[in-house]
Amino acid sequence: MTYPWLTAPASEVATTTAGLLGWEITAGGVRIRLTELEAYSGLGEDPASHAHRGPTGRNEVMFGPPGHLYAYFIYGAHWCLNVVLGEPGRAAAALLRAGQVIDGLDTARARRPAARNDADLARGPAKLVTALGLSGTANGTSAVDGTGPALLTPPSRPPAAADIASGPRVGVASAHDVPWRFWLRDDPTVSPYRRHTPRTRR
DNA sequence: GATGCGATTCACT
DNA sequence: GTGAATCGCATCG
Repeated sequence: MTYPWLTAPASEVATTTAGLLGWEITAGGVRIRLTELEAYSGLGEDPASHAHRGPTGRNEVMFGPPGHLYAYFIYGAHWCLNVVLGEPGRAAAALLRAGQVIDGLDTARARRPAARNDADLARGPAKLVTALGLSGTANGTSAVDGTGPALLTPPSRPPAAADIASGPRVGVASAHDVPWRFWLRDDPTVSPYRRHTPRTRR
């Protein structure tokens, strides 16, 4: 299976990321339509990216072939998922921030007992991963050839250009001026914007 | 080898 | 609105 965005260069990660809005990801019996994504680059280009300082054991997948999944563990409690973009050797990825559950609703509800309503099932990066039943075992697997636990598929109806909004990324400690967050305007499953909040105490 | 904090979420006030 | 939970990695010694 091949898609145009698989061959897009890493330098166009923002455009490529926006183009993934409305795509659907299926895993663990749940299908989710992506409504919110963020672009991340690497190697001196993007201080907010895990790949900014070069390859490490954790982020090496970002430097690998596009279409694979980069899963990382954050705050000692949550998994977040990226789709790797751009040519191998360059770090680029799209963070899956939120989506709308369109299939396997009962399964998703069972995995997300804290969700108050269906719009909250995947409204946030770690929530989305939980709803799909994924975790770190998905790291490094392909999301486009069916060999991994998750599969990305094209939108049944691509979103209109006028419905795509962009702005600063959520929760990042730097690069507040880079509008690399993309979401579908007025969609209830898009997570609320939050500035990075420095931790107090300990 | 030790320390500090992060691309977050949830429970509680 | 605020604070806790909790693991791995980057950084420093």
